[in-house]
Amino acid sequence: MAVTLKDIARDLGVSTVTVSKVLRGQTDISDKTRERVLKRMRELNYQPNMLARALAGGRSQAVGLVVPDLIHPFFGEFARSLAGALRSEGLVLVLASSEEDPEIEEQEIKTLLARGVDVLLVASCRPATHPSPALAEASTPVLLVDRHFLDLPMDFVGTNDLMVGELAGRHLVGIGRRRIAHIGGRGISPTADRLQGFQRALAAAGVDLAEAYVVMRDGFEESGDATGYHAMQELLSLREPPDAVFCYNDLSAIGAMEAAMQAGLRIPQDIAFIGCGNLRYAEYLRVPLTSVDQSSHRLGELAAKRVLDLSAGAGAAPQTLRLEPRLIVRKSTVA
Amino acid sequence: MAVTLKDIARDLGVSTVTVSKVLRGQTDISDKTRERVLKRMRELNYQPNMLARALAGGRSQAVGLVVPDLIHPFFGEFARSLAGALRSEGLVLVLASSEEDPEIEEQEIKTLLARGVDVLLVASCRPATHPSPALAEASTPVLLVDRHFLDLPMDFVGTNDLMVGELAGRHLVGIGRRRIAHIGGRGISPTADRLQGFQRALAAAGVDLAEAYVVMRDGFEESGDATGYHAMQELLSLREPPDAVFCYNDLSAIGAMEAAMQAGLRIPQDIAFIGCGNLRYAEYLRVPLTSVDQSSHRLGELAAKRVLDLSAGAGAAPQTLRLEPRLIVRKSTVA
DNA sequence: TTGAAAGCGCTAACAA
DNA sequence: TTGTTAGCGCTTTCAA
Repeated sequence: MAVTLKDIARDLGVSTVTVSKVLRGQTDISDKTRERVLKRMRELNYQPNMLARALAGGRSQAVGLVVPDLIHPFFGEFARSLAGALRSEGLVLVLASSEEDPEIEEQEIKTLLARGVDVLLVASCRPATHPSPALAEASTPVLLVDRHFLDLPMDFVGTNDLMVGELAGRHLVGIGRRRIAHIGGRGISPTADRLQGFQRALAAAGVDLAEAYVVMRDGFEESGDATGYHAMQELLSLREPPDAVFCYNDLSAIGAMEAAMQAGLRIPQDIAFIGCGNLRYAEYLRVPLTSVDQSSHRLGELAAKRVLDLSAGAGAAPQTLRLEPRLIVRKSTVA
Repeated sequence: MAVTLKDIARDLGVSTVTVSKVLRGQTDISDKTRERVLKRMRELNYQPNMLARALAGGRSQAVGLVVPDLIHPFFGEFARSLAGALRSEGLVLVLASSEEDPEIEEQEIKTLLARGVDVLLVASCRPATHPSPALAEASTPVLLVDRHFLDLPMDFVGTNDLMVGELAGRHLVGIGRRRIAHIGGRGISPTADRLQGFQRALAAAGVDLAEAYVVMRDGFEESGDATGYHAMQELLSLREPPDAVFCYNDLSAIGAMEAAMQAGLRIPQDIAFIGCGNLRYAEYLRVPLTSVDQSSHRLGELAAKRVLDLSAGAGAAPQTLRLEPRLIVRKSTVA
């Protein structure tokens, strides 16, 4: 059996309360007693049982995060950054993945709540119009990440997706393209926001985003390369194929570029590509990919700050925090 | 406040024990009582408090996993597969990352133990010669992943790293290379095993692995591309540069290839490269990369099986499980 | 500055 | 088949 508070108290002839107070750094303990307790703790290599502490104290010092896909570099980097920031505040991050499955997501949310996390962060894979029921009812503070729900005011930290679209649109117009297409998604909020920003940028430049040039698909995370590949084939079969494509993310851009190259097109001379996410490998690709960077690292730090507030009950009104994306230009748009 | 067992018991005029038994599916309860309890649970949307359950029952139904780097695709895929297999057994996976820092690793291990995981899996970033103290002392069952410690018999699940090296060596010899080099690591067990297997394969073919052709470095996960890049520059500065290189992992192979291409060499005509890990993006690289695949997915399933045994106390003697790697040939070795 | 009492929500062991 | 008692290891509250 592990060493408990009681063991220490008994050894020293003090009460468990005294030991507990030392453990938590309370100040109403004499230096002499404190030293004796600390010494014994060291001797026995005492490790407090966090389950018991959480149950008795009502706070677990744990924060939960549910992401749609652990492999996805964006969430991996976000989680890393968040975990680091929380660790320095004495909080642990408990990670879970929904595998892009709303049922699993619901289950993971319930699990984390049942395990008493103080704050729950969720990047939901559900459509923006159909929030998770468990989340909506939760009494634990919730912070949405990357994707928000329509008509449901909740705390949110994410990228300014309108600007993602605008940066992409402006860049493609700026390099002289006019037959501009978009391979995008549906359901989650960033897809609509990015498209809207994209359209806005094109409109401002007097460029039309033809309906046939907008291809909507699903499955951009797990098998985004295949998704992009097939969507691109569709665009290539048009009478007048596009000379530039903004893809929802980098993975789909990779697939789309493959399709274009197979069709004998030169990138960027014949057709330019821009993605989003700024994958670690973007510069090592056959054609290095221009991408919109979401600064997932800073996003993690931002989320950590908000978590601290929420965990301290300083929630107040739901707050929306958005970070500005950055354009990273590579050879897929500029030779 | 959340609904508790007690609320249900009071509402129904039964004892909490009865409700608890229904909750856990015990059979010594009348169908009538069971139905009443279940009905009320549904009505109140009761969610058991897992903290309390774990504290009282001595089992948390949670399994911990500490990896050196979440971004690393190998660990991401392993975690995904493991989590899926555990979920179907009613266990949750709690993830933590050490960021390749032994101090953080030690802290995360202690945290997970303190939170009462039933089994702890660790892919340690410590040298094979210096096991984590917290791990060595743990009373919780531990399963090492991917990296093991010398002279410390513990349960282990990983790749057959000797064979990783052998596959790489045989392939390079097989395509006619003779000036063969290795960019490898030190410290963790797979580095030594892969090198040993590599040497064995070369020796079997009568090819010598010259000392100057073995470059040892650190930092293969986080910034492996830079590591590989610089190591390759060193190899290129030799009087007689190699005509083939086996890199410890894919990321370092990417960096090494960059250095070779910058030096004006053609891949694979002038110099061939082989990595390990079979990155998702390996085929989309400037030169698609030949790699040894570790089948992280099956490794996760294998680990899950062993976790179930350990968690049931069916540990018996420490067991070592190794999965056979597979060679995936691409253009970096065969045009 | 210390500690007694009560309890967090649940389960184990046994008794009725 | 059901319930009683006694905790799990810790914190909270309040009295001494």
